[in-house]
Amino acid sequence: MNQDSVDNLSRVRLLQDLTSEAIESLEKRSRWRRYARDEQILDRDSESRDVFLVVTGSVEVINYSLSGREVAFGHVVQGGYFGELSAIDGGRRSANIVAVEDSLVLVVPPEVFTEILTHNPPATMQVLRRLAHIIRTADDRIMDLSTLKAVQRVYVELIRLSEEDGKTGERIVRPLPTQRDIARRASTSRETVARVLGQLARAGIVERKARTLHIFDMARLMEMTDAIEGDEESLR
Amino acid sequence: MNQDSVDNLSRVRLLQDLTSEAIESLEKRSRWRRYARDEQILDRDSESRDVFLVVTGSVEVINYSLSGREVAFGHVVQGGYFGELSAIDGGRRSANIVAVEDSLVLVVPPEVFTEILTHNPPATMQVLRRLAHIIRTADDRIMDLSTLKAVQRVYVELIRLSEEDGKTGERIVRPLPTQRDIARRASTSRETVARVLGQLARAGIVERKARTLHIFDMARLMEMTDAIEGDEESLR
DNA sequence: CTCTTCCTGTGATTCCCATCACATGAATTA
DNA sequence: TAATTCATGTGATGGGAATCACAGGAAGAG
Repeated sequence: MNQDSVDNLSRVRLLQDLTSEAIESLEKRSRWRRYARDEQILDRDSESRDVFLVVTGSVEVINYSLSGREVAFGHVVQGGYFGELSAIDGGRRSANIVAVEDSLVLVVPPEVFTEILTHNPPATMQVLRRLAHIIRTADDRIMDLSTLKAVQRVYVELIRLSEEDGKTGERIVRPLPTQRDIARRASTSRETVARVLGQLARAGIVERKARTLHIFDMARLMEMTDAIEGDEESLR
Repeated sequence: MNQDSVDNLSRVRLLQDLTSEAIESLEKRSRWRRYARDEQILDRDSESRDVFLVVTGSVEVINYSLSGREVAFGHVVQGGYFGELSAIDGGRRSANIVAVEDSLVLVVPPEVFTEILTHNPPATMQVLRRLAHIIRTADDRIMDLSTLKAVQRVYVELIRLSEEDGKTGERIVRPLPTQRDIARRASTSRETVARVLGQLARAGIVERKARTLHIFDMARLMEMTDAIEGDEESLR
């Protein structure tokens, strides 16, 4: 056991409120695993119930339909964790997990996870808040899927991905994911994403430079997510 | 304080593991409210953080888009509760709640709820399991919305609503909700639900008698949710 | 540096299904 | 029992976007 791993583990949100002794004990009863980029970490419907703490790297939560369509559910980055659902309710895995980059994770057996929950109220509140957040996000997405058109869902996704640039104060998306990635978050086709991006660029609302997308007219973009557009050409 | 209310409250899942003293103390610090059928109990985005225990009656969780489209998220019946998200994360209400029938609820202040959580591990596990279940359901729905056609989502909804008849062992939906209700659970139009129902009846897969729908060929119905149908007429 | 492989832009086509529009029919209320 | 109000069946139509199909670029791999 080395001090480094304890340090790294204490940065995992779940363990934030644990003493270093508790973390050490936890580590002893868990096992470390490395996953290479694109490696499948968990399969949907499989039986394990471990909780995975992402110490370095990041993973993607994704599901496939019978017809092969991909639906992305989210990312878990350094300091996060996944797999808690099965540990909590004993059910099967609800999604596939794939490493987005080389990742180091601590695989915590369900009993150890449950023990943390029962002995550590702050950690439990942490988990409750996380689940609450997941539910809110999922509900928003259900609303989007039920009430917005594909084009608007792409707008929403771009807005969601965007952030303030530290220096210029500009609104940007960096790095801009591939169209395929955006499509599977917005539940639409890659082609539609391409067309939307092109259209927004032609309308002067965004501009793409290398791997970053600059959003010039954020207000306009936000309007367009809820208003039914009049004619297409009004965008020019 | 009367024994009756304690009895009724102990039937609420959240309080199952509490002593009757704890329940009495909880009740003292909460307030009773009655809501009439169709009365709005909570508004989306409002600020309260109370948790509502449904002692009698039932409520519906529902949201509206700007364009007026309704999206149903679920029901909470006798013995259930709602409003926990805001109590947990301090955020605003994520949905509207409407009484489906005359209902009696106990309105529990957030501090009291939090206290239960910190002092009562079994109750906390109960909440965790509930949230986990909500997430799984929501994820399934996102998959359905992303990968199925409207018609198939209606099939899925019918399957979900169906249950084994105690006597005949037949698969039935009783009472069959209105087409409008089915439509807002399946995120489609009322007309589409009507057409699907008609089509299934003509194909001999279901039959509608008064307020109950009999599903004769459940296997067939389940197949149809994932297979892309060949030609329409093959149904006859 | 060259060769796959993956990403991106755009047209053409098809088809799903939301929407509009009524005609009944059932159910609630006056 | 009449009179609304709500639920149900079905046709017609239009528009949105999935799908198919390439062509040219970018970017990893060898």
